[in-house]
Order: sequence, then C-alpha cells, then structure tokens
Amino acid sequence: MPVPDRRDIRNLLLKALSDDAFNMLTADARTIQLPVKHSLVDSDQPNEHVCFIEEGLASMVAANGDEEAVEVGHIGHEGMAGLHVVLKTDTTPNRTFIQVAGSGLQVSVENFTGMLAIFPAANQLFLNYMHCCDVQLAHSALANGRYNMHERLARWLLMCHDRLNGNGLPLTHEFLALMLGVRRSGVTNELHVIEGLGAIRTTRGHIRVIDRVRLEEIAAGSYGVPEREYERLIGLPIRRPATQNALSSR
Amino acid sequence: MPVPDRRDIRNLLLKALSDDAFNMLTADARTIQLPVKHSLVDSDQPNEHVCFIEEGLASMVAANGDEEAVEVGHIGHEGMAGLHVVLKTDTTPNRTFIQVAGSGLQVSVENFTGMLAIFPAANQLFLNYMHCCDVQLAHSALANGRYNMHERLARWLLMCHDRLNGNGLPLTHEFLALMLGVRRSGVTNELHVIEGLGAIRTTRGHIRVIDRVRLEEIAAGSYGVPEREYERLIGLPIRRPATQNALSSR
DNA sequence: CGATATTTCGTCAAAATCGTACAAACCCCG
DNA sequence: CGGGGTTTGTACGATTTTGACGAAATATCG
Repeated sequence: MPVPDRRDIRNLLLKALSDDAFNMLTADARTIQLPVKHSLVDSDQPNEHVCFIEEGLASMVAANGDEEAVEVGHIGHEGMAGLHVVLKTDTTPNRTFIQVAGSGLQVSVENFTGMLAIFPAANQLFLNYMHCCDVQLAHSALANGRYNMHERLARWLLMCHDRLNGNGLPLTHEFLALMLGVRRSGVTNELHVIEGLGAIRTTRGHIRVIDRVRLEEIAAGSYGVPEREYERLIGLPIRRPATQNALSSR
Repeated sequence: MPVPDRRDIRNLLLKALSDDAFNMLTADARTIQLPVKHSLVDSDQPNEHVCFIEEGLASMVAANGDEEAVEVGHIGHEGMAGLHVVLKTDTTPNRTFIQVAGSGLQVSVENFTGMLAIFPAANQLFLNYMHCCDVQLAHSALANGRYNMHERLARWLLMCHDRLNGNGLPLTHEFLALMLGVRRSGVTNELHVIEGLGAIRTTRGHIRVIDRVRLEEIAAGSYGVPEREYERLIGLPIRRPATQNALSSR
C-alpha cells in the first residue's frame, strides 16, 4: 500500500520531521497492515525494517532463558518499532510485536539510517525519542517494583488510551495479565474494582475508558513521568485530554 | 587529581577507546573521589560533567512525584554516569548517585560531546553502551515484575560482584532494601537463606561472595542477558569468572 | 441453528510480602 | 570504658498475589 498524504499522517515522529527528511524516508516506505501478534522485531535477529505505527499498538517485551516475560515498552502512533537501529545496533534481545491490530509505515533500515546521516535534526529527534523510551523503561521497572496491580493496571490502561483512538480498548484479561506479568484472574478482579470506581466499563474483550481523570487518580504516581518527558522533548502531546464521562466515541 | 596512566585505567569504556580519542577526552579530565551518596546526575538538572567510574558503584534510580523509587541501572567500572548526554539530551528525570565509594574520571560534557563528534568509532562505542543500558533497564523491569525477592537479591549481588574488586561487598540491608524496593527485614531473611545455601557469608555492613556459581543458580534467569549483550557489543568481559569457595581476596 | 472455541467469572487454600515494632548486636568516638 | 548511633535479628498480624480449578457466558463458524 502507498504512503498516505503527509497531512493524513498520524505518527507523531513523522509529523515532527522536516518535509525533506519525511520525503526521503517515505520514498522507500509502504503502508502495511499490522494484525495482532505480528512480529516487528525478533529477539537477537537483525531486522530489515523499522515501522512507524499509524494505528494500533505494539509492545516491546523483555524475555530470558526461563519462560518469563513482561512488557517493558509501549508503542503506538507516537513512536516506532525497531528503535535500536537508531543506535546502529544490529540486534536486541527484546521482542516487539503487535498487541492491538492497526497499520504502520514500514521503512527499510538502510533508508532510515541513511536519512539519519543526512538530516541532523531528524537524527536528534530520534535520539530524543530514544531517551523517552529509556525513561519509559525505567518507569516500567519502577511500576513493577513499587506499585501493586491496582495502580499498574490503571497505568497500563492510560498508556493504551493515549495511543489509541476513541475510548474503547480491545483487550482481553488474558492479554493484560501477560503484559503485566500477573495472574489472569487477578486482572479480572482489579478490573472490577476499577469499574466499581467508575473509571472504566468492561464488556467481553473490551474496556472502555469513561473517566480518565479518575483513572489517573488510581494510577497515582506510576503514570506520567515518561509522558511528560516525551512532550518536553518531542514537542507534541501524547497524553489524551482528560474527558470525563465520555460515553461517546467508541 | 591527575588522570592515571592509560595502562592503569580500569574503566572498560575508556579501555575500549582509541588512543587519540582517549587523549582528547582526558586532556580535560580529572580523577575525583566518589564518596557514598555523592550525586552524579540530579533529576531534571543539566549536568556539567559525565563520570567514568574507576572504582566503586553508582546507581541510576527512577523516582516520581510519590516518594517511590527503585534502582533501574547499575554502573561500575564498566560504564559511565550521565549517559543521557550521549543522546544529546540535556536532562533526565532519573537520578544517579554513588552507592559504594570509589573514584572516577570526570569529563566536561562539552569535551565529551566534542570527542564524540570527532571520533565516529568512539561515538559508536557509546551508542553500543547506551543499548546495553537499555537492555539492563528492560531486565530490571523484568526482574521486578516476574521474580521474587530471592532471585532478585541474587541478581543484585551478582551485578555488584561484577563491578567491584574482590569478593567483599560493602552493603547494608537497608541499602539493598531501598534499591530492590522491598522491606528491610525481608532482605535480612533472604540473605540468611542465601547464606544457608552457601553462596555468601554476611557480616555487619558486608557481604562476601563465596560461591558465585551457586549465586548464579539462585538468580536463575533474572541474571545474564544484559551482561552477555555488553560483552557482545563492547568486546570486553563484564561478568566475573565463576570462582567457587573464594575465601581469599577481600 | 448448533457446535466449538474463546473469554470471563468465581472460589479455595497457600505463599509471598508488607508494616510496624522492638530488642540485640555492633561500631565509633570521646 | 561507656554512650549513642547504626545495623541486624525476629516477631506479629494484615494484605497482596498466587496456582489451580471448574462453571458460565459469549463469540465464531459451518
């Protein structure tokens, strides 16, 4: 599929690029569909492309020799998959794959790094984004270490809400459990609690945010620092406006 | 204090630099003592220097508006404090400070970034180190999310052991608790268990590793991935040889 | 429509961890 | 030697999370 017109681009990083850099990058790009579980970066495998998410959600997951894994990075229309190529590193032990189906712009690694070499401002933009991801990683560790399921779940829902259109999040409890590294029925319980507090409404395979302010209260300090850093350095808002009782827009 | 002779340098990143890059960097550098709690990077404050650790240990800690904090990065003679300047980012929300007293080479940010601009190989070295720190961050999140105190404590001791000379680690339970984000007396209990397994011996304010192999078994999959990535990309060993019953060398 | 797979709900006892508190052991300094 | 601060050992109940299971509800597809 062809690249959409520049004005229709959703990806914030692409929006932040200069016209010249954008044109060079997209000369070689194409729009691809991103079905659930589609792999964007495999563990310890060089990847041929990076992918700018236009719609949907990807997760970066750290895993190891045991079967253990947790999500450490959240990527939506504000970011890209394959960030390690910004550091000119060929592979990474982390995996990245699609969690909520969508679409994205696929660019070859050569073209991407070539563009970075020519446009210093673009290179700096991606270094800034790299830094934001570092902060997000650090705060994933903080959340996992110091907050309980209640707050972590709210944090996770907020991060999804920031990165998806509308207020409906197509997520199963199973998936949330996998990402948070907790037991599935623990997620079920906590979702009920959060629903009882009036922040969300759940139906099978679907969670709707109805009071974002409340959700931010629940997440407490576990949410916010990486998001503010993104806005400071990239210059575009990532956090959604705090709509209360948004019973509209699915 | 003056910079030591190149051959006496302990820092692995400095060792990996070319002579020219090293000379440029150290023309402006000086050796400084690093007492416990000495701050190397403050939260959201631009720093004037970066610091290459020669001896001792620093921690990068993520914190937020609540009083919550955990260690997310471990820095010893294999690394440097102030890594975000490699990305040309002026500030970071994370703090970095000394945990085990030692010494390091202090270099001004201007000189450091100037050196990076002139020597592409050096720039790539630090990008590689950046990537290693990312992996470490990710695995801090993994450890916090999926491993219990027992394994996390062993992981932490191994990371200290890698970065300090000898087998003695000058650490109090209180400090370990702070870093791991757990209760102090929980650390006490677990240390007893690990001591009972014959991996360490503890005295007041001091932990001695006596069976590293055992310690690695205890840490299970929580330890190892970031270390292997470092060795792959930097080309120098970070993990200590597995000495059993090392009742020698303090 | 009916069969099948997926997703959700709920419950139990057990384990891990926490919060708090206090006493004992230890070290340093005067 | 003796005081004062630091570090460690230990205890208690409370809270959180787990592991394992089966039943109920809902989607999907032929």
